[in-house]
Amino acid sequence: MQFNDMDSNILKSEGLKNTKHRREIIGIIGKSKQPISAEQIYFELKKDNNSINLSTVYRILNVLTIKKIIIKSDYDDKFLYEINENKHSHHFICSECKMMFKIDNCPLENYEKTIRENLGFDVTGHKLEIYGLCRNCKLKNKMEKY
Amino acid sequence: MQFNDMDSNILKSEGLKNTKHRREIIGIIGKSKQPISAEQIYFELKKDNNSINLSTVYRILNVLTIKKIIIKSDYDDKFLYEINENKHSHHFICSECKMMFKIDNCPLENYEKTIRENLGFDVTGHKLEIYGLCRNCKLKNKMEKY
DNA sequence: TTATTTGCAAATCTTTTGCATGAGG
DNA sequence: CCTCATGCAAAAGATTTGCAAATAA
Repeated sequence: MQFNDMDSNILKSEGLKNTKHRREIIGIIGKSKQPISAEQIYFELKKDNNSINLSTVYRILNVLTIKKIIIKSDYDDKFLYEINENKHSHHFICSECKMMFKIDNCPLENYEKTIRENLGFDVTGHKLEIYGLCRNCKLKNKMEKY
Repeated sequence: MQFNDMDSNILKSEGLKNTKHRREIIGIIGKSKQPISAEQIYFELKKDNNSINLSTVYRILNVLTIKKIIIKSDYDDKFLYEINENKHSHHFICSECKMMFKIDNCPLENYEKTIRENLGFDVTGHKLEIYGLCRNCKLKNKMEKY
């Protein structure tokens, strides 16, 4: 609820019509601590007794991605969506619990310069994901031994 | 042809039966300069008059991936496969021609230590792709202006 | 011989599309 | 009003699966 005013502004500023579904979807993605799939969003809406069609969810996710309000990334054989905070960041993905943790400072700023100079490539962006075990799963694994 | 002997050994050493299709598929992926999709492999085989079923291609790609003979990575909404050279490397992907260039030295070795120390995560691996314009496309773009 | 691999057809899963209806500015 | 958004059903594209027949060891 608290998000709706903000969300309407985002929509208006991008020339998108301010509809209930769009506000709701931005709200759900915003509240999610993890990047979230189209289907999860769909079920989240149903749970709150909001009827919506799955294809509408996809269509809304597509415009929001085009307008750079959200970021679409592929994870395994699905796409996941998260709010675009216009802040360069990457994810650490735990192999055990599949949680994604945002990592803010990026280790690649200098490296891009190297590539540009050595290979003559223009670097416009990159995608970095780091895998391993998060602290919780590490602890859990340790406990299970005893 | 020249690959077949080597490929048989790879299969044998992993306890996989040495079949024509498996040898052919390893050969095709090995000869490809780019990571290649299941469908491309399928057509490559058909082109050489080798009849095979697409589902067989998928099944073979799956065992080879499990046995770590090849590496499966997701690119857009498809999966691509390449030989696992057990050498840590990343790709630079040109936004224009979609070519993938292998980059061998990895800028992240030290960074993983930082994450381990700061966040208490065990890092087991990472995935890095760098996007931009390759030299060729850069030149082509420049030429088109005149 | 026997466990593994393959072909085929059909299923599945995610995402997209066409078209008629409904709602926002 | 009139354009844009939505619901519904159906399509599309990539990948997987069940089962019977073929093949490697």
